Amino acid sequence: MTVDPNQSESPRTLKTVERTAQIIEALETLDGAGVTELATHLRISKSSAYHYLATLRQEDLVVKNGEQYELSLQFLLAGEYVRNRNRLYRYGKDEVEDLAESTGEYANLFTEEHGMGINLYKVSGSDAVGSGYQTDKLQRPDYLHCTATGKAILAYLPRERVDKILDQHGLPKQTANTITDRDELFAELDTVRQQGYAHNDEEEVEGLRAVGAPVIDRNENVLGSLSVAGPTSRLKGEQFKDQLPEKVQSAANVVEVNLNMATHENESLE
Amino acid sequence: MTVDPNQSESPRTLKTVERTAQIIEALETLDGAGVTELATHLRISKSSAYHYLATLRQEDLVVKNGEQYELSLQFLLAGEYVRNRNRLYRYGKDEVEDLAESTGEYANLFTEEHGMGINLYKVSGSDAVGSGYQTDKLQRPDYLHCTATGKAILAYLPRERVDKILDQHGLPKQTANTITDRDELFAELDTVRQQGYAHNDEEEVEGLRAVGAPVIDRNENVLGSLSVAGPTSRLKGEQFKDQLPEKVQSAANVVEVNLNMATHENESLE
DNA sequence: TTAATCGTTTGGCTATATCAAACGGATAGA
DNA sequence: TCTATCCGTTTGATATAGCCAAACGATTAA
Repeated sequence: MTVDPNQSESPRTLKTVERTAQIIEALETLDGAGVTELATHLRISKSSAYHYLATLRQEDLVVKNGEQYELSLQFLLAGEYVRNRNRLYRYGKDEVEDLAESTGEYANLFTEEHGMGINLYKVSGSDAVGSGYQTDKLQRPDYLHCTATGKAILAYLPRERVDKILDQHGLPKQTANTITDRDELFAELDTVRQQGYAHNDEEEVEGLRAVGAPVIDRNENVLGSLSVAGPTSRLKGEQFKDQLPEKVQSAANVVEVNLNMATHENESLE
Repeated sequence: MTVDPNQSESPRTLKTVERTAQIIEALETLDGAGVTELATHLRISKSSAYHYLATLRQEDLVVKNGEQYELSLQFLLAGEYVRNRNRLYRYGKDEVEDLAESTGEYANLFTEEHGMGINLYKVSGSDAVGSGYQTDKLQRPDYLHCTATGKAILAYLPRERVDKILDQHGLPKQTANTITDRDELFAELDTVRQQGYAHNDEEEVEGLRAVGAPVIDRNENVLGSLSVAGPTSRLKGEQFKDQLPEKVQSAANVVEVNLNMATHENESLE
């Protein structure tokens, strides 16, 4: 019996690969799972789930811990690899560490993928709040519209890209200060461009302020941004308005220089 | 036309999943690749390679950078997740940082998977050599027979497991000091057990010494080990023989206590 | 002892991954 | 400017390989 001709979408995709990705994702959200649990979660047959897991195990992407199937440490290695390949990380790592030390607060290195912010590197300075804030949950990408680092990136993306991103992810309200209006956001991004840095005044998390500055390569592409975050009680007045922005911005400039000097020899078209 | 009945091996595996894993691995070793390059590398048709990449891209596991397909930052997130879920990391992280600070050298947290050592966490102390030793290549797992951390783990695994590991990976010679004889290694492991810690005297890399101590949970399972590594010129005499081992061992004991206290409530059978 | 629930294995049907070949765009050489 | 290669992409046809259901053996609970 032939099914109707319009097979799903025009670009032919491999169902088995899609399912593999779903299983990896499910093993994250479920924090490991047994065969039956996974099968009911994904609405596939028990035997299918079993065969997938068996194959992933053979490929060392999944390990069996008792009766639980879990993602293996292979993902840790792959993650390190991906991070180390990232140019912004390679040339920004040291500067982030310096920022954390000189400010005593959290210093971060962010980049953008699929319209969301991904933390490439995070260093907690000596005064940083909750030095041990650990999530055993998956670290979800952050929205760009409500963080200093995100606005620093958005400000230097082409207008049409920003529109697309906002269409896709919206501007969800995180706190009372979150910018939820598109025009207001674009006005803010103009300010960011004029200043060269972005503020986040409790727009993502109450009580948390941050300052972010973009890193731009010599082809005018934003690679990401540096930021420093700390409690509102400590980041205030001149410190928050002038001194910190200057520090962050100058760190971002150093990264830009390092990056452009290094890329000079190997003319990668990127 | 029916093929012969013994389809590959007894446990049925999904070829498409195997290929997906191969592609992920290939994108690592090739540092990103085009369609044709990947196809010839894996000896599959160009169109197949294309469909795999298109699907992996749709699933956000791969990104297209110009004409290059590369692993996405999704792997970084997954890696962080896997790391944070690891008990040894959660309860050992702080101790590794303390070790790095108090010794000034490199401090590491290792665990074992498939008979190889995987670095869970690495902190460079203030005196540590080549603070910026960065690999943009994939960090391969380490052999266990030629590292302090590896021998500390092997010493507390059941004899049969150790035999299996050695069968699988051998005892490849890395330097003049590498133990390449199985009996000699088992004698060394006896010593390690007696002492409670392991030495690495330039057995993996020339000029590099290290001391490692195991972390064992209250079910007698080795979860991994802590270690401190530094140049032979600095790690010598009493320091290398007594003081450093004591420091590392006591740090490992602290981790064990943290771990056992925390696991007390939720009776995970592991 | 029985019933329920798990992971695992297998047969058979159909969906689907596969390859070859062709297309269109870009680049380089003549 | 035209031609020849090299890409990445699309598509048709075919056989492979993934899918479910059902049954099995092992554990655990009732």
